[in-house]
Amino acid sequence: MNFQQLRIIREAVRRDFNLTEVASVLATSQSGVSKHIRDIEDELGAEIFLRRGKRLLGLTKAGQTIMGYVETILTDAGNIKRLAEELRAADQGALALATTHTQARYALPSVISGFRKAFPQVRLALHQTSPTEITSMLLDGRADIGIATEALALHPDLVTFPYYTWHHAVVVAKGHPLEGHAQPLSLQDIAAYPIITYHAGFTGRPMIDRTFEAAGIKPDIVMAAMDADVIKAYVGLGLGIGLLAAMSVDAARETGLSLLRADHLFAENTSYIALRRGRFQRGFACRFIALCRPDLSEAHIRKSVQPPS
Amino acid sequence: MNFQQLRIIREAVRRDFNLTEVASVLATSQSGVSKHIRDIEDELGAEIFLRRGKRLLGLTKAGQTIMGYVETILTDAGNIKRLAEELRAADQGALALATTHTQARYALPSVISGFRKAFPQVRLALHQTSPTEITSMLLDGRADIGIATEALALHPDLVTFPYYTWHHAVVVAKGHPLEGHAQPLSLQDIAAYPIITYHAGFTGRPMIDRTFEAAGIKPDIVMAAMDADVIKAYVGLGLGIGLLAAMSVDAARETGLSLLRADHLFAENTSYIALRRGRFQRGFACRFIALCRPDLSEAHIRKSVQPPS
DNA sequence: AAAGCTTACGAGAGCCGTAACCATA
DNA sequence: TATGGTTACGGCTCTCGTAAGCTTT
Repeated sequence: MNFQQLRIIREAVRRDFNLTEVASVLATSQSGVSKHIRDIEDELGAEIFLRRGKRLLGLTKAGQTIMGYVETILTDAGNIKRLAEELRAADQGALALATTHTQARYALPSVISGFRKAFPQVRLALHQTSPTEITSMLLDGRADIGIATEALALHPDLVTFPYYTWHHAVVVAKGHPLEGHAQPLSLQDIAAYPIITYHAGFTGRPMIDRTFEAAGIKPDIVMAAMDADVIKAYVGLGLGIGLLAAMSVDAARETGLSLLRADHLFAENTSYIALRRGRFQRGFACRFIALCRPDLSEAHIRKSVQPPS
Repeated sequence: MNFQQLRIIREAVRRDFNLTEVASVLATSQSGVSKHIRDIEDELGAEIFLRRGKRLLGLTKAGQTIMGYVETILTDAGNIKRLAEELRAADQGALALATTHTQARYALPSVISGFRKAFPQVRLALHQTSPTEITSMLLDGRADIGIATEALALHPDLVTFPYYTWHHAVVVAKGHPLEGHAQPLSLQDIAAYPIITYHAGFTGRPMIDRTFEAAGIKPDIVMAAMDADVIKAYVGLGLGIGLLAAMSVDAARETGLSLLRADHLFAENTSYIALRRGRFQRGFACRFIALCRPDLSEAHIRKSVQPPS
């Protein structure tokens, strides 16, 4: 058994059992990949992969159990390398963030500029995607830190820290009837108009749906976008009223739009910072988190991430 | 980085940094060991070992941190091998027990004979040692299952299951004054005579000491043995009265000795079954435990041992 | 002087990649 | 027929072990 064999097994699962693809990702030959798989299966005396003829289709029962161990072995091997780098050059390296539009656009800019000033030598990559993809990037190591409102807190292999809380708000075009309407608004007031809000699974959308449903109201959602900028643009065009995260509307800068409070209608949302459990985090990664949550120390973060024992 | 390098690092720590010894344990050449260490230190760009001149003396700070990861990697590699063996031949393999005299002599015989009948093909090794050595054998993989009263429940890397509870009892030579004394005995009654009991750290001795101390009594312990047989022999010779685990005296079989109850004087003791956290246990190991504790299923044992994630 | 680590070097095993071949969709 | 996997084989690297040399106690 060697590390290359384990890398191949892991990658085979990730690449949906296409060994040609595995070979190219691991920068080696496809025949070598084949041979390594045969070798380790021989050594263990058990089949890891299900096959139909020559094609690999999935994992055997044995393979599934083995995979858990393979993952931790490779994670720990990575931890050793990262730890060594940390000792060699604490202020150099790469940090991959995975986050949603809302965070990237409204919450993180100040944090990121502070971080760049503190660690100019760290190559910072910001990946903007969906919450589920953020989860997947954290799990397979493509991202170090994930930041989002949805999905992250649920997975047992992710460790999460609350980042900040926020509320939804209503945005209408200047001159819209709701602007003059008695405040605070009710759910009925809002549901009287076509609504533009987030896509399913983004930025508190699940909570919006639950709120309307609990009130027995069926809102007319005419458009679902992945980010606030798109929502605002169409609100400006008069397509409907916007329902979005309050922090994404800067009253001073928006022209032609009015912000109406809705704190009392929709429950508070919490955005989370997430890390992969069992993964050693570089010092600057901890510092990044501390820029978001100044009360979290490097030691505390490392300890939260560590499995027991 | 490869597995041999990691094995060498781990073994270097265990063998007190004597590379010659490491080489012989790992059945390789000493020069190879040296080179592997240099190689991995070069690869990581950090020293793992403290040196004075050419001699290795200990781990650097970096080395200490790395060691944790090295241990889990090698444990998981072992888990994969054990799991594969399980699939290949569920009823064959080796099971190493580490236990104290008390357990080996009085609690386990029936369990072990039952196990041998159920798994005649499993090579069963029974190591009789001290509780601290049992802990160490579990931690470094020389033993699969540990059984003892002391020490095991404390270590965070061990998972323990209560096995059974028992009390201490007093044993005196036939015709000894205590035999005719009013029962039940008091601590003072006992402390009036020279006492023979277990060595420090064995079979409830810590609890005995605490009990006397709490009562403000200083017992006259004239002899401390590691097992009940020795204690009984010297009680028979009239050296003093014995204070030992009740189950180690079979009234029917002992000649020349009387057993006097002491349940009311000393707190109940619990003997534990211990496993290494994170180590995959063979099916027959789980069955062995089930012979001790029929309510523990294979699935339950495996789950208890598994770190989260 | 003995024990312990490093360096040098030759033999061999294991890994990799090309190419031809076979199987599946 | 295109995609994907296996087998065969030569080259090469990496690992191992012997032996000699150097350090430390």
